[in-house]
This record gives sequence, structure tokens and C-alpha cells, in this order.
Amino acid sequence: MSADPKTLLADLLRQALNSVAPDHVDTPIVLERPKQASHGDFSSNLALQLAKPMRRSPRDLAALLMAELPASPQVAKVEVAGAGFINFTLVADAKTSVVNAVLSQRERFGRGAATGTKVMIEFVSANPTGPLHVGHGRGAAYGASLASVMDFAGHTVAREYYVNDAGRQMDILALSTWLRYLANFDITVPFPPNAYQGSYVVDMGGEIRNAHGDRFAKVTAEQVLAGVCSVEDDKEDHLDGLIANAKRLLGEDYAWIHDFALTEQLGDCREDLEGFGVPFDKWFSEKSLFDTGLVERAVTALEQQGHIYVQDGAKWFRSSTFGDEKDRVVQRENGLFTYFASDIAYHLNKYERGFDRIIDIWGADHHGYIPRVRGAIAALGLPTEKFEVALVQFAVLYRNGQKAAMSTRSGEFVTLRELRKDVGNDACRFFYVLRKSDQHLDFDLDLAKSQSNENPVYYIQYAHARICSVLAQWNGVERDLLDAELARLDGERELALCARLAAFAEVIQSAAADYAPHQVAFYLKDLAGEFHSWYNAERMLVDDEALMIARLALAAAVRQVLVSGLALLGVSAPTSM
RNA sequence: GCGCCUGUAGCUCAGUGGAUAGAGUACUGGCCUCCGAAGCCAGGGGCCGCUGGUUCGAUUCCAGCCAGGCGCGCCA
Repeated sequence: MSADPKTLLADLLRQALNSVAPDHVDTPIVLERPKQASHGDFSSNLALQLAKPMRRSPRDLAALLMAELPASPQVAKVEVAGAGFINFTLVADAKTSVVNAVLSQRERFGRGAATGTKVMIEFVSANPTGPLHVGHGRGAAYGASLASVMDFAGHTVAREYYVNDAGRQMDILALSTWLRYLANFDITVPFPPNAYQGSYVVDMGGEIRNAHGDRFAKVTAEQVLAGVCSVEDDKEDHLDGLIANAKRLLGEDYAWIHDFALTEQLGDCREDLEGFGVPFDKWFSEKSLFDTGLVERAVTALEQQGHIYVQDGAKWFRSSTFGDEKDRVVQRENGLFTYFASDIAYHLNKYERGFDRIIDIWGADHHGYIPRVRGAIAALGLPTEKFEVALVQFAVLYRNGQKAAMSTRSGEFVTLRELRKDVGNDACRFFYVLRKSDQHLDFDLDLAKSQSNENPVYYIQYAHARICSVLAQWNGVERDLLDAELARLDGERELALCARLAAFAEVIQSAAADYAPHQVAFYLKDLAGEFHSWYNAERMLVDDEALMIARLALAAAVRQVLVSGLALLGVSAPTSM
């Protein structure tokens, strides 16, 4: 089979353009698949584009182009339509040959040629201070699907999770754990309202007691509260005072508690994500950026470039000269680096690892953070065009028609694990990715739970199961389908299915380019829909052997693309349901 | 106040500088003696938020308004 039809038609149009309008040979040639079958298999608006510069009517130009179009055995019909569109209808062979391509290339069908581009996608990166909730789930599903789609499109993709193991939030978790542990020994310190309330913290306290007895309990409540301001005065100062006391009273044991809590929560998080079909190639530690001195090196580099100044004892990065609305502190008055400083170091590290494209997936609430990171990258003299942020809008959970509160610290949230258990991994992954990332997602928990059978994922899986069932009843050798007489596929629905299959690679490329894995989900819905429609209209297991083989070949091709597409979204393709 | 996202059928959402703006759901009516009815077929339902601008052509691009969400820390 020669070049794909789209490339062929573009070549033909280019030749026609060369003779009709040599001065305009650089006009981009756009071929699209018309929505309506009556408009042919491909349509070009070339004549409409040329109308203005050439000062001729679009329809006249279309007729001229058509007259100069070289003949091709693949093209059955060319016509001028509407305002001046040139519509192409392919011969049946050119349409059905895709079936053979799918069956011979199998899971490689639709895969883009290797681009050699190294892409890093960093996503989820939630603080390991508690279970992942449904908001994190969206970032996880989106990131994992995008990574798979970009990989399939031909890029080399690295998936990474940035572990915030160095900040105050981890200290709050360590303190929370310790206080819960102390309660086992009747050392009762009022639990701060802004500490981590979840029952998992109580559990961790219990585990430490079981394993180590009173090793960390050689204190009194008075010592823990010594010199700490009251909650009423300032609850954040109150918390910081307790943390300082904990560090002082526990000495080296503080690090033990801190690391225990971190390891527990990170392990829980990793296990949850793996169960969700969201793997990572690397879990990058924020703390390691300090250990290797990269944070200091990054700030020093900015300083040497003259982008840092000192004010009120703190070091400020002049991000306002790089488009940010104001300057930002990188090192506080107390000498501690800010989260922003380690983030600058992290991005420096990403560049130093030689990625061509660095994609961060953030929650939409972090959008204000983009200019300062981009500014820091620019200030370090690094190419900012390699850096992109994909914002994922909030997933708002509804329960009983009411917006449900979601806060890790308050402990009032629905965990990703609960959601997965309720609606299943497949429906969960699919539901999350069924919307554009910049669209707010209303996650109706009651609907997802009670009517999960109405989730479109089952519609697609059902098409797959049906095909498996028919092929099983045929009980033939699937290799024989490669020799099918595809000319027997001449029905309207069959040719439409072939066209849909042929569009798979285009959908992959588009989804990868637009960071829009939802396009794959909608494509699969369309493909499944066209299959169901055909299935109801025609029988596959017919007496006419050649016709049966041709139809089974088409069905097998549909099955292959369903499997490939669902795999990209992390959804299974069961043979029966 | 400034910044980002959103506004399309009753509801949840796709989509496009172009031809009659689509799907699911809900509602109405049909289709299993025949490969899986978690399916199919048919029907009604729309100032594509409003007002201007660019264009041969705008629901799409631009500006301004209106409405909703989110953000604007020496937090992470």
C-alpha cells in the first residue's frame, strides 16, 4: 500500500496548485475528514483560501484546481461543493486496506514514528501527608494518560513524582503522629485544629507504640506545651511552637518519627497509584536537592546574574523583571530556603538531565505560580520554551447534591482509594479523562456509585466483549483474516468504520500535541458507537464464507484499536462482562 | 482590584474560521424464534452568555461587559 490517502491527496492538490497558481504554491494544504458522509472522505478548503489573494471566486478556483488535478487510482470522485470546497471520495480499496494494516501491525497500529524527543512529565506530586483524595485522582489519571499518549505518539517519556519531603507540612505530620502516639500513654496535649486530623495519623501512632513501646514517650504534656502560644492567639504559631518543642525533646528521635510518617504515607500513596494503573519512573526527593547542594547552587547562580537582592533580611528573586507581578522570596530572614527556592533547583535539575520538553501538571489553584517558575528558568539562562505547565481544573465532589468539603488537614475528604473501590478503576480512570483538563469536573459521587452501569466506559468495553464473543463462536484461525477479501466490505457502515480506524493515528497525534487525552476517550466512544450500529444492522457469521471472513477481519481490527486505545487510558478490555 | 479557567440542548459535556452546531442522559415511540438488548433505530428539544470589531464567512479569533470557579504569603 502506498502513502496514506491524506498525504496522497495533499500531493495531488499541490501539483494542481502549481499549475493553477504558481505564485501561491506555499499555501498550506489542509485536508479534513468532513462530518457528513455526503461530503466525501476528505475535503479541502484550498480554493477558499486562495480566493482573496487571487481575487477570484472560490468556486471558479475550485473548478480550475479540479481540472488540473492529476488522476489517481485511489481517488474515485472529486467534486466542488458548497462555497468552494473540493471534496474527495476514495475508491473502496483505499478505505478498506486499513483493516489489513491494523491486523498486521496489531498493537503497533497507530503508533507514531520515534521522534527522539525526550519528554518529562511531572504530576500528582502531592504532599505525602495523607491519603490521596479525588482531586489528586484527576491529576493522576490525566498525567498517566497523557504520558501514555505521548509515548504512543513517538516521544520518549519519563514520568516523575516530586516528593515534598523537606517542608513544614511534613513537620506538621510528624508532630501530629507524635501527639497521637503520646495519647496512648495518657500524655494528653490538646490536638491542634490545624494539625492532621485523619484517623490514619492515629493509626500510625498506634503502630509506633506497638513496635517501640514508650521509647518516644519520656515527656510530659507540660514539656510539650512549654513556651507555646495559645491556639487562640495564633494557631499557626501554636503549631510551630509545638514542632520546635518536639524537635528539642525528641532530639535524634524526631527524625525517626518524621521518616516513619513519611515512609508510611509515601508507601501508601505509591501503592494507591500503582493500583490505579499510574506508574512513575522516578520519585524525586525535594530533600535531595538540599543534600546535594543544588538549592544553594541555583540561588547562587541567580545571585551571580544579578537577579537577587536583599530586603528585610530576606533574599528576593527579581521575578517581576521576568513577567511576574512581584518579586519573590527565595531565602527567608531566618535563613531557611522557601519552597520556591527548591522548586527552582528542581527545574534546574530537570534541564540538566537533558529533557527536550518539561511538562508540569498542576492543579489550577497553582496557576499564579507559573510566571515565577518560568521567570527563574529564564533568569538561569535556560530555554523557557521547553517548559510547559498543563493546568488541571478542580474536581469538585458532589454528595447528595451538595458540594463536599475536601481538605486533607481537616480529614474530611473522599480518598481516591474509596472512590476506586466504589466505582472501579476502569470507570474512575475513564470518567476523569472524559473532560478537557481545563474544564471544571463535577464528580457526582452518588451518580458514579448508583449508576455506574451508565458510565460510557462500559459502552466501549461492551463493544470489545461482543467482538470477542463473535470471534470465539467463529472458532477459526485469526491469521486467516489477513487474507480477507476486503472488497466485500462495501456497506455504508463498514466503510465508515474503516475511515474511523484510519483516523486513529491522527487522533493520537492531535491528543499528544494538545495535551488532550480526552480526545482518545471520545474517539473510542465514536468507534464503539459505529461498531454497535453496524453490529445491529448486519450479521457477521453468515454462510457466505468470503463475506464472513471480511466482516470478521473488520471486527478484529476494531477490537485491536479498542484495546490499544483503552490501554492508553489505563482502562481494561475484558473479553466478557 | 489584578491574573488564569469556564459559559453550547432540561442536565453532563464534545466540537469547528466554512457546508444543516453534535454525543450521552432525560423524555416519547419502535427493534431480541437470528453472532451478547450494558445494544440498535426514530422523534422533539439550541439568540453556541451579551455587545461591538476583524473577515467573503465568527459559535470559533480580538476587545469590552455580565455570570460562575480558582488564585494573588518570608505556606507548600
